[in-house]
Amino acid sequence: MIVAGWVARRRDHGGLVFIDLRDHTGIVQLVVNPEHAREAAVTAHELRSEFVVRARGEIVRRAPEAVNPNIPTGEVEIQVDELELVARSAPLPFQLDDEGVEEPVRLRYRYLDLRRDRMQRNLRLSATVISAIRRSMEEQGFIDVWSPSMTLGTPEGARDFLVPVRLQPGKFFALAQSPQLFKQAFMIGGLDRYYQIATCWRDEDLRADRQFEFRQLDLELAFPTREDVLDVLEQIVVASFESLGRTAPARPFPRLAYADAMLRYGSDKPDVRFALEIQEATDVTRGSEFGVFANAETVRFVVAPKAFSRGELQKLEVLAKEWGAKGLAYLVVDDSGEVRSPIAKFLSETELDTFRAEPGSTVLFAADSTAMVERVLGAVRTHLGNELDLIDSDRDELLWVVDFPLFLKDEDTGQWTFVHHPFTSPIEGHEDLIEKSPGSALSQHYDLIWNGWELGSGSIRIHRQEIQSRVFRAMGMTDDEAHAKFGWFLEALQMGAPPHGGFALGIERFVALLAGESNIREVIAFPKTASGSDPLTGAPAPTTKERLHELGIELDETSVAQPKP
RNA sequence: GGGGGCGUAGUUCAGUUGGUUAGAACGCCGGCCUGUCACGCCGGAGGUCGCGGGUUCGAGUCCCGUCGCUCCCGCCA
Repeated sequence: MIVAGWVARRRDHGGLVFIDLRDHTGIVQLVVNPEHAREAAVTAHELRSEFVVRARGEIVRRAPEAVNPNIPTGEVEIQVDELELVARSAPLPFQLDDEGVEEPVRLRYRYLDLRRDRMQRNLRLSATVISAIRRSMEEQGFIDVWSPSMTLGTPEGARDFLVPVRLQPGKFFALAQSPQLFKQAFMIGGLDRYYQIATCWRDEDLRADRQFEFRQLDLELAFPTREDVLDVLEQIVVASFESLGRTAPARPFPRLAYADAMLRYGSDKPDVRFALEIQEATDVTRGSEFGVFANAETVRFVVAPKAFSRGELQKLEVLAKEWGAKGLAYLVVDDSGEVRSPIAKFLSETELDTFRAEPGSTVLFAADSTAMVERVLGAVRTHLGNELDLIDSDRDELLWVVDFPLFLKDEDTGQWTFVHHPFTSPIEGHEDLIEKSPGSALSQHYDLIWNGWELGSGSIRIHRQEIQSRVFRAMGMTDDEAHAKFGWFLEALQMGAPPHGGFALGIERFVALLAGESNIREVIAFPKTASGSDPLTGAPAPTTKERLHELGIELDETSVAQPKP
């Protein structure tokens, strides 16, 4: 028997030496006995943590009193005949069995961090899931087609990463934010059912669920109904769960209209593992004696199952204000049923009846524009879900949010702007609303939500150039502007574009949720930090004036950082 | 761009109202040890308290600035 791996631990008894040998499959104990193998014993004394060794020996059953029930291989050990020191290791900057090491240290030495169970588990899980996704896609008749990463920049949407090119000085490619237009071109090109696991780049601030570069399962199919697309995705989700030996959520996943989601959960990506639903009160509070209610466009409330103290209410108000509320009115119904509230004296019997709650609860109100009320109560609801421990973390709630509006008004410019992207088709019969009433046109867009995380989104696309042009116009774009930005695509739509639709699923988010991680960096081998750098390599780094000159980029002296030697 | 949290040995942390020579655990180095498995015992090294400035007789501790990490808002079609 020959085994090789890393020295996880060495217990040197002067004579006998025990070595815990580790690889990704686990740990096995080597026993080196100087009376049995003199040379091996000399080598064994030299070993330190994380040295790489190879050992030849015999697997022997341990004496009953020497069995270690804490490890799967605890009933056996390897009696070493020969021991080879394959590679030494400098003392590590952190101990691999220390769970509390902070992320900057882990990322600076990511290759060491990768040796640990957590990263091994996550990266292997990721590979299993991606393999299952590919299998499912292929079983469903999709073919893997590659589209370019270096492409034409899109002025809308996220900031592009720009790539200068030596052969075209002064001009730039943009790294693809998504293969969106190419996959639509694939449909026009007759590829019928396309997919790829595409790397996408967006130069936006990073978050726990966002990196500069990420992968999405990108797919598109021709002649689909909405249900066809959702069915493809549900099969992928089920296949992924099953690849991990987990029970898949029941199909079909529930569908929730956007308007319902915003009303009941104050979010278009609701976590429905807990109820705490938001309730409408605007009809009752119209003409209220309480001016804040009377003057608000919308009044809604949520009933928390706890009689909050003054201090707790103050904290909630701070939260509500962070989200833009002017205040947070409340009615506390204490355990004896008595009502404490600075606003109760303004409220009518009808109002009080509407807000009546069980003893031991608090009614929290938001009164403002509808959008603000949704936003604030959505945030309060999520906060309470966590704070009051209302979330059953064993549950997995996947759902579709559908019937999104096509346009929302930009609060700053007053201009209609698309909710997701401008290639989303209105639902049938809503085409004429594009001009007549943009705000009430619904789209054939759908989001897949898992426990409050947006896994991805898709839509039935616009396949008629005339509709596409009307959407651009509704967004305030002239035909000339539309042609300058999307001319090639508008042209393509005029040459026999089949109806088509598709989806993009964020791989890292999906894998993180499957792995039980709340940060996608935990499922990415070499992620960037929140400030957008890589602590391992030191990237990004300045370049030289000469390199920039070659690319046709001239910066003035002071703006060029000097590269570190 | 804005708000919150954090920054003290290699690592994880403690450090009182500002007061002696800044501590612990693990790790590391040396020694002893033949049934350990978080081995044990003895000894040792290791610190620009993120950085810069200020207040003070005296700053890890107070003030100002700055940098890094992190969570969130904006942003992410």
